[in-house]
Amino acid sequence: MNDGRTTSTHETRQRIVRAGIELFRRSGYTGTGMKQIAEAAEAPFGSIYHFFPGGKVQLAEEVIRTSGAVYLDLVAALMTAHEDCVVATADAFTAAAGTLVELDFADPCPIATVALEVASTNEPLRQATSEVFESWVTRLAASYTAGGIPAPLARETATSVIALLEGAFMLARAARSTAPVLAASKAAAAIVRAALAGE
Amino acid sequence: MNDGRTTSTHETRQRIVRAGIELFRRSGYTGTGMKQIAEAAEAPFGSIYHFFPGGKVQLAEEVIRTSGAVYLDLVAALMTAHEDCVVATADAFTAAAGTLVELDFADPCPIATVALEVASTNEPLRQATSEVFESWVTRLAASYTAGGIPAPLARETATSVIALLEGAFMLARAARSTAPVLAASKAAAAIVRAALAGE
DNA sequence: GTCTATATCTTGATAGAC
DNA sequence: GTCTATCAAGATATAGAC
Repeated sequence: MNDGRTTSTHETRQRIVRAGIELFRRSGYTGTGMKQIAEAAEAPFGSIYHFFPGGKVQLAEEVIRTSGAVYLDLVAALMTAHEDCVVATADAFTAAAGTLVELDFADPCPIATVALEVASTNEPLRQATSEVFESWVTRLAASYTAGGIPAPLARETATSVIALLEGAFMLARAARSTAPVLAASKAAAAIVRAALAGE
Repeated sequence: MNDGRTTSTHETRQRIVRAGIELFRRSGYTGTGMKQIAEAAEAPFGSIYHFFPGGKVQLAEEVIRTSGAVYLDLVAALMTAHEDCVVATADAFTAAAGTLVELDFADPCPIATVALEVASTNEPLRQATSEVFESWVTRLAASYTAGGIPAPLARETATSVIALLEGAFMLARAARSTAPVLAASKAAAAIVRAALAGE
């Protein structure tokens, strides 16, 4: 892959995190084993504990924050695609429907399953998921403020839109159908439009 | 507890299902053990396999369908509380915020965590969760139709409202705050209002 | 740092006494 | 039908050779 000098440690670590992202999203936190992650990462089992001495919790926390940051960029990119934030919001949902099919209804949100699993059972991970959601809401709210929605209302609107997206993913995955996400697209537009009209 | 004649099998079985409902909602499917369920139900371990020869999957399926039916009645009750379905919808969300606090942010939706866990990993359970969501949407859509929203749009609206509720629960549990559900209350009203206005 | 072998615990499930 | 003991397989985590 490269000249052989710079390989090593860094790349192995990265493969482990990437494998964690994929497996946690598909099978959740308790449903994914450390051996399974090592195998998917093509890394020796011991390497996981070399890079993550804190074990499964430490690995999961990094997975949550890493994939959260990736999604943050995605939110930013989608919202700057159109001037009109009603259109941008609706388009983001229809694009998500496409992603859902591409992934064969594996979770398009990398932290949703884990977030529900740990909410009442693992305090440090609960906090990590909370901060990730918070970062998404803050970023989306900034787009809505720029689009003309007053600040406090923009935050409420962003919260509702993120919630709607997560819930639509849940129904869509259960039904193996994009219909809920497409219905949510229109609903999201209605939410933002109402906020623009001053509630 | 009673005269000693009518105790036995039926009640033990019921305690097992009830314990399953509570534990699956809190810790999810893979995060809950059969021994844990037996202990919580104050039932001997072997009784679980006596009543549920299909093991964990069979028990989980019954838990999903049972709690789904309970929630179906709840949806029906909430929507008949007010004539105006915009108000009824918004009130249902604010009531949910109260439930969330009462449960100390344990999942108010008994099947959400399980639904995400099994969506890509367990086909019979995925189908069970799908049918439960479907029943909720159908019931809620009927209320919206009665409230004056034309049938096909009523179904889309109901789907979006249920999705919004599930997503709001997710954010609220992660943040340990009712704010997302309260924000969603206003958003849900906006969705229904838009549908009433003919989209 | 890489990798293997293993310790320890818990899981879902079963057998069989009562 | 109730209950206990136990199985085999899985989990997380560690020890130690290389």
